[in-house]
Amino acid sequence: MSELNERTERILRAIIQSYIDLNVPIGSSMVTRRFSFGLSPATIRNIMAALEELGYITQPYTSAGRVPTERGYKHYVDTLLKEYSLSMNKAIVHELFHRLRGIEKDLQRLINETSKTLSFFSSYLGIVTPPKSEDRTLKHIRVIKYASNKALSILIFGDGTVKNRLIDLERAYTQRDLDKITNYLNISFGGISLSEVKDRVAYQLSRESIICDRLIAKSLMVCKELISMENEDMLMEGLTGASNLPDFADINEIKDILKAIEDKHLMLKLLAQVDSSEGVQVFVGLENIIPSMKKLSMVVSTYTDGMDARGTIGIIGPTRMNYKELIPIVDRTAKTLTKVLSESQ
Amino acid sequence: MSELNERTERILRAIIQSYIDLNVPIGSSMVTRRFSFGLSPATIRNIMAALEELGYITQPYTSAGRVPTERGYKHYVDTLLKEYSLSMNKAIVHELFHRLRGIEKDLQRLINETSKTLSFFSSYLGIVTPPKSEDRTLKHIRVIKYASNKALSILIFGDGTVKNRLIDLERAYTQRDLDKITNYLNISFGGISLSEVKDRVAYQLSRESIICDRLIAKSLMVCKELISMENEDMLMEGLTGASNLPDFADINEIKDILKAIEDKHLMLKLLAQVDSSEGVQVFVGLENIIPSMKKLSMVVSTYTDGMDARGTIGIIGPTRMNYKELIPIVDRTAKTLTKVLSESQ
DNA sequence: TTATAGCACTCTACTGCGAAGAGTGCTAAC
DNA sequence: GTTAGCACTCTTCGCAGTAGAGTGCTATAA
Repeated sequence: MSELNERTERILRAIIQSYIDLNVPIGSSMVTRRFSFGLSPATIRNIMAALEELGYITQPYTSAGRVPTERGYKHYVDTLLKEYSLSMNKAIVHELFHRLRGIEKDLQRLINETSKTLSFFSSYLGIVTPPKSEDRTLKHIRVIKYASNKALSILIFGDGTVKNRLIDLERAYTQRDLDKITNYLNISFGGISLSEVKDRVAYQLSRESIICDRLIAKSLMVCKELISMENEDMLMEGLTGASNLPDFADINEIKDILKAIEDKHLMLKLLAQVDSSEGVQVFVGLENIIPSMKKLSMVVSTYTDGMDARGTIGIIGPTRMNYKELIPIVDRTAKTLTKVLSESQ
Repeated sequence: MSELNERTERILRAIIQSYIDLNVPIGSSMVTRRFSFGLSPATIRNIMAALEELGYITQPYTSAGRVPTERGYKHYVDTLLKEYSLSMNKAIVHELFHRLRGIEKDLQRLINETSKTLSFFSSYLGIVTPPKSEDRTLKHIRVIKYASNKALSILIFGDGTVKNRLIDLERAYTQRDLDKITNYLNISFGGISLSEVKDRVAYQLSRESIICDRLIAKSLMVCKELISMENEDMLMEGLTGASNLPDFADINEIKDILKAIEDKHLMLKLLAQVDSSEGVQVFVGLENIIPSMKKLSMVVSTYTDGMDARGTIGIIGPTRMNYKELIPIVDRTAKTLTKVLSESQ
């Protein structure tokens, strides 16, 4: 595919990697010093001029070194993703597993810990969404009398998660009434996937005969609400290790990341773009998706809960982040998470 | 109490308020320009020299303006807290109520929203702990069969919160068995405060006759675990609005705050120091409590859930934060939260 | 006694300038 | 095709000089 030959390719990578390492415009002699291509600075200069022509790198000002453009980063990341053998530090692999093992029973905590872990290893923003609710099954429903005219509805899902909500009742029901409702709901919706539950609830609500029984109608409404709010609910983030952020030269980088935290809604929009079929994906330059996120990139992957439900994990950091190190980390974290969740089934 | 006369006092306040506003060492003529004390710079200078002698202000270098010391801040905050009439912007009061009203049914969300709100108004770190678990009552316990040898235990509290946990059973029990257990647990612990539940669980576990029934023993163990983990669980933070942080001159301020987020454990230690009997309290210079938190201060208050349980809310920010504005905000937020929670009872 | 004006002094912040250095593009030679 | 040499560009750094804000001290006025 490439318009670049093997050698030019290698030099482009050398420039980008150097820039990521040093965060300083890279000149021709810098390249010859750090890498041994067996070429003189003059030759590198010619090649750099060509790369600039093609839009992979650019000069901040005349007679300064070169800095990667967004296009350059994209190309660099693509070649990284093509190498299957992304090597990883054994210690990190071990640490990763150690952090996530043992809390598989508490999905909320597991998600929390995963996001912290991603953040810890990257020093950037770690994000994790829970397995997509549509794919999960509803195992059991309970409605428990709470006060004279209040009841607590509890939804238990196939993966062990529990959702609950207090509901107001227009009159006092006995626990026996509630048990009847519980029974009805379990027969109607027990053991089927949430997406189907949604359909059935909608259908039931449209049937007149049911509407007559106001408690059942109410329960259906609550079910609907609980299921739909599910999605928004559990997105977690962390900025652990931010204190040892690699000399964050640009305060605005930090500001941008902090801004990202503020609006979960936008984050979800971003993550909705992730294609679950592939492995690790990288989005360079998020401003195409969210204008305020200039100079930020995202490395994401997906995991499964051992059944069908898929969730997303990732890192958001400056465009100039260390992809070579972070891509394997995201990849490995997703795989570890899948493994931990599968074993708990 | 004061070793300062009325006039000196007013000038000290003028200096500190100016420093907070401008973040620049304050000189004598600066004071005369911003305030009209009817005094010449020379007089102010004499007073400043006296204040420096007493340790309330200091000079970064010879012939620079003065900067408040930690002692100065403490004194300033004390005088602020003594004024009962801390005026507040009506719009903020309204916005505050608007943000918290309507979600009183979901304590987790309410806590989350409160911390976001504090963060939004202050641009610093907002912290909220849930009502102290010891003070809450255990309303109801359920044990539901989940899989052949797994059960889901659900604890419902007086304030509508719900805690749950999957437990492994060493053999398969029928739902009827589980109902028996549920019944036993409800009779033993229903409607009493958590601190008492703790005692009774401990006592029951020590009795041999109970140990014989292994499921009951197991349930007791789970109860114990669920109750004790309660505390650690729900501390929330936010750094919303951090993007419009008042020209955070010192990157380390931000770093310190971020570091604070990292270790929830330390935060809890900090909050444990808060005396619930008073209104708003201010801790200037947190490094006495947590060494890493240099140059940070905390403004806290407590709220109640309308019954007996107390929780803590507050802001952590740089020592040089705008106390005059933030103390009323924390105060008001605590009161609003109490009000919202009380009405939902 | 207390407040103020004047004055000499101190220290920082800013500015301009020159030298050093890193990097470039171009050209000619290998 | 590659490289050495060279003139040129632009930034960075250090240094000196200056402006300005602020101080403490002293003498004086109220």
